[in-house]
Amino acid sequence: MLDLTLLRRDPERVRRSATRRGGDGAFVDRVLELDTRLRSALTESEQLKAAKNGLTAQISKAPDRAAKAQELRPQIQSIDNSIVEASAAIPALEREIEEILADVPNLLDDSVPDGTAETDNVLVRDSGPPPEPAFPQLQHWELGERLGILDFERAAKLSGSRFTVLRGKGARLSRAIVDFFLARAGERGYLEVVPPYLVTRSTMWATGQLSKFADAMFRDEDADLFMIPTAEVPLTALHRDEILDTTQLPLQYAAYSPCFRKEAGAAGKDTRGLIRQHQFEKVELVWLTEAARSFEALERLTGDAEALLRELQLPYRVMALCAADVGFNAAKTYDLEVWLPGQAAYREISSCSNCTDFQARRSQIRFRRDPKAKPELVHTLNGSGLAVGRTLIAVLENYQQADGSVRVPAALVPFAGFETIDVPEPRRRT
RNA sequence: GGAGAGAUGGCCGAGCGGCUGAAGGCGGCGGUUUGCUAAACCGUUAUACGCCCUAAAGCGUAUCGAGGGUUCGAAUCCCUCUCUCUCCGCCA
Repeated sequence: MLDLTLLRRDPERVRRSATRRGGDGAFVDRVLELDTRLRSALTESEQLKAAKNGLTAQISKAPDRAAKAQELRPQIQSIDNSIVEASAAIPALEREIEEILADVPNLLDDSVPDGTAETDNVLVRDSGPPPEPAFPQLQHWELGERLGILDFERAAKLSGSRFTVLRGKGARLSRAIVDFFLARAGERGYLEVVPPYLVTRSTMWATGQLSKFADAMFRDEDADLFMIPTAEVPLTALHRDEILDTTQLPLQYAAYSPCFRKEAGAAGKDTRGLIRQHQFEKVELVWLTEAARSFEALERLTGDAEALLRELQLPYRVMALCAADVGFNAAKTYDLEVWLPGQAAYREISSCSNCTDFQARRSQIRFRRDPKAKPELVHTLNGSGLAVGRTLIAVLENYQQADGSVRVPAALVPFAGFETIDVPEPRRRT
């Protein structure tokens, strides 16, 4: 949620950010108008309440309270009526301002490049040109099915489209990837957390998932619980309604979790393979920092995710998302894209964002610079480190051998306990 | 699922319906004392919003889990909800 005070003081800045995102800045004037009306109603109502409190205090102090109460009752009643009148519009004004503001995306950072589509994202750096393949490269689903480690048909039988069953070394490699990610996160100062995978409506609201993205989430109606679309939600909301001590910052959390998404807007996209699933796994990294350090933290966070790709020796590039592509919560985002030889394309494998104070304001996560200082909102950051399924894909495609087998990257061998995934015997004879 | 208990400031813990934003303690901060530390002593220590406004100070309103009610007046009385804890049952 945007800061209403900022909108009041610098409406042009807010409008500029909204239009850069490809949206409409008209809400700014509407909010300003509502806010003016709200504040005048508030002032009037509060002045009347002050007058009433004055009379009530007279009763308290009077020697004969009953008599004084009797005497002042008519006056108080008349003020009561005025209060009701003066306050009548307040709840509706507050609600409307809140409703408008709740759907306004975060203020873009000035460093975010202009652009109207994904194709305007800017290359920041890469790991060099991807190697020239020495033999025809298979897509991960071809490899996975041939190796007997990815089973899409049975997954469809169980759950419909966009699910996958991992088998044997596929399942074990997936688990090894998770272990590898968590081990590295721990080494880089992240505290590992196992959060709830179902959260309340208010938690979803606090991290900006609601109300805009309600359609994207699975939920249980009876309990009014939502299945997390990312561990960003519980990790970021962990310190909701808290005032942290400055010595606690920055906080760095890492969590492995399954993620659930309806992918309603992605009909027809990535229907094959496990690129886009209703259920996928991810190790998520979250930072809580003070405002002045958050962009420095974004570089660190991105670097942490990037280091995983380097250690896995997967070709990748870092993209700065353009204004149109930066998500609702974020002020700035880097995407990490991994090279997939089977598709001959770079695909997103991590998204690292600085959400500045946008989520912290909704979540009321604050800190005190020193014991006497006023509480300030923290900045929240999140990034995948990394998406597990897509890492599995990248390993399969980049480490495929001419005979259809797959080597396990050296970094993963200690976690996996094996060095190759071989094509099963019966098929090798054909 | 059944039965009971509870929810007060950073924490613990009081609180006959009337200057109670809230005793007391702990912790924190400032100070005195001290060779240093500790102890002791003194003082101080919530948040949001609005008004004023360069700012500070000041003033006002609201807040004792949430929402509603009774009353001139509610942390205190009534209702609803949420959450936590204990016991029983069931169970990965």
